[in-house]
Amino acid sequence: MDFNDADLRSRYWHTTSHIMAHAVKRLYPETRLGIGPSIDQGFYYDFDHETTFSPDELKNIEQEMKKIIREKLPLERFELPRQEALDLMEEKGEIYKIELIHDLPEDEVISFYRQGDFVDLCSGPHLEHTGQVKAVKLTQAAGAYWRGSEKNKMLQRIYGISFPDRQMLIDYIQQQAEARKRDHNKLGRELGFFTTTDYIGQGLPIMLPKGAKVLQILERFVEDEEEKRGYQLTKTPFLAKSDLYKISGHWQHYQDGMFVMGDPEKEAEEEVLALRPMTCPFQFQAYLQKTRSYRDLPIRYSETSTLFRNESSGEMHGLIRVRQFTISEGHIICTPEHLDKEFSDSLELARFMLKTIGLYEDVSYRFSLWDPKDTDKYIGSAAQWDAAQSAMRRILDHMDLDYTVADGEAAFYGPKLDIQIRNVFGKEDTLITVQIDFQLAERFGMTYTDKEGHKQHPFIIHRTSIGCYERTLALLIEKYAGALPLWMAPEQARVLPISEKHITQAEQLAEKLRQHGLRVTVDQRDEKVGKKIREAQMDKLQYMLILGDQEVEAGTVSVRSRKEGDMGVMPVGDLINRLLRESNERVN
RNA sequence: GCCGCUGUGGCUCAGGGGUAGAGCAAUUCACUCGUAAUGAAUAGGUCGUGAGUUCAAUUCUCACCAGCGGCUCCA
Repeated sequence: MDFNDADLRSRYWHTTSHIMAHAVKRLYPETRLGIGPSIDQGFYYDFDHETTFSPDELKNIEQEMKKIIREKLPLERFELPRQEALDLMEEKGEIYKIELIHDLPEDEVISFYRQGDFVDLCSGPHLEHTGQVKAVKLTQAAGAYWRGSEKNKMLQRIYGISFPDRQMLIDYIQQQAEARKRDHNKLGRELGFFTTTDYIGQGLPIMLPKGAKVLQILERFVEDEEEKRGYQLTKTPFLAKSDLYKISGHWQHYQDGMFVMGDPEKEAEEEVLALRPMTCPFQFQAYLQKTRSYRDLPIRYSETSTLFRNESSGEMHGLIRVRQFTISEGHIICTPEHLDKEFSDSLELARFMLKTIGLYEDVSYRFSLWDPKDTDKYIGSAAQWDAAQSAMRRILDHMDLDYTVADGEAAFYGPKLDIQIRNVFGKEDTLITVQIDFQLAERFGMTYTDKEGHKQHPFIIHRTSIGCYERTLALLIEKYAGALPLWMAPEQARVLPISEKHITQAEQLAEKLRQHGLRVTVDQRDEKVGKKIREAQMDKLQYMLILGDQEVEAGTVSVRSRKEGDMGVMPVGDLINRLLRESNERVN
């Protein structure tokens, strides 16, 4: 059995989910079945069950699954005409399956799989018999809405995973434990990058000096790079009157996600302000401050922009989902002729950033379209959406980019190309996004005069280059397990004097390195050098500089690198050159 | 917002209806030390917050707050 084969793996896990459902039905016959697919890593099944399954109950289910596996029950496929299929599910009381059958197209073949006395509506495919599943573990129970809609009932979901042999399961569990050690939310707090407090609140992290330093390094790098690429920096206000958001459509389509100050009911008498959830309308105001010619375009605005979004309580997570964050935001205002180049340049800039920080290999691309069935969520007409989407599709295909298409994931004003990344738990999030907008220029009355002297509405590209800094930092911490590459490390080297009598020289050495712009500290504590090394290692320091009698006398320094260990002594000048080269070349 | 788990000194954790312990960290002292933890002493907590039950609550119940895993939503 080749478990590297994705199809086989998914069949394997899908069959395991049937075994789990079978076990649940044996133990809790009243339970009704939802759906139970295989996923990236394992499988789940949703059950309509009175209470959440406790860890003990999961153990029992696991035991029952082992019995079913030992019974080596064959999985038999059979098909039924629609009415008979409905009758069968009716007889078993499977109301959710009935709903699924009703939603199948008229001409769809309706198939079932049977193992022993358990029958499930399913298109398959499956393994031949339950005995082929060897090592099983149910990993967690969680609530999940029926058909993914919060308007529906919440079912009880059980996640699990299975493998063809015991050792693979042990390895998997081990691997998960290792991954968890990289979790930015744990490591980032331990290493002193950020913290949160009850008094400030959820989703509002405090960036401690170390975290703040990394963000500053990234921000300066991005601002400088964007300036080289023709962007102009703006600094726009963090809040605005509701009037602004009414024009942009945020008031109608995004208000739930905004912090509003004042009472919208009394708007006639009182001022109502809101913190900005996006930068676009602000930079549009900058564009509007004078009349524009086609000769002025493209105009590329960028801003290291702090945004505020009122996320609901259960959605916050470490630095990945927060209520206040800072993004490398920018808007390119251009003519139709510029669109292709500006869009592909924006994407190229984002990919350059990913390469520089070392995440280039870890991302996937998602082309996010609107949902024409849910037009209330969006502004603009179907014709405008078709135009923007087909323009983006044309550019993407021209760039030979490997992407997936996601319906209903667009912004309310236009389609997006999202650069997706997975965190240490395998959960996918958007890191970077580049969007095409054919709508907001018109709403804001943004125009330029074309060659013929006619007023035209420009096209707008909404884009971020490195994404939101907090989220990017979170993924960097996970990628490098806290040991950030030298160029972005908050503390690049630490001088470790052997004893108290070397402290003065240690300070002099550190000062000399600082003169070259290196971020260096001295461990002045009255501790043995072994302990100082151990703690520097745990603090993820890239370089430890040990200074004792020998080095002081010879004018050298003993260098220990995190990666290579003891590197022996070297002249201070050599050390400086080495550190500067590694830092300036942004070696990852 | 929804389903569930968790909350004990700065950190990791033990305990448990009769007002609390360990290791690390911190402070002080001694040692002046050569590549992943020197030793000793001292100090530090109204057990997340607020109600309720009880003679008595950190322990039981409820609510709230915060952290975690999912769902929904999203950069």
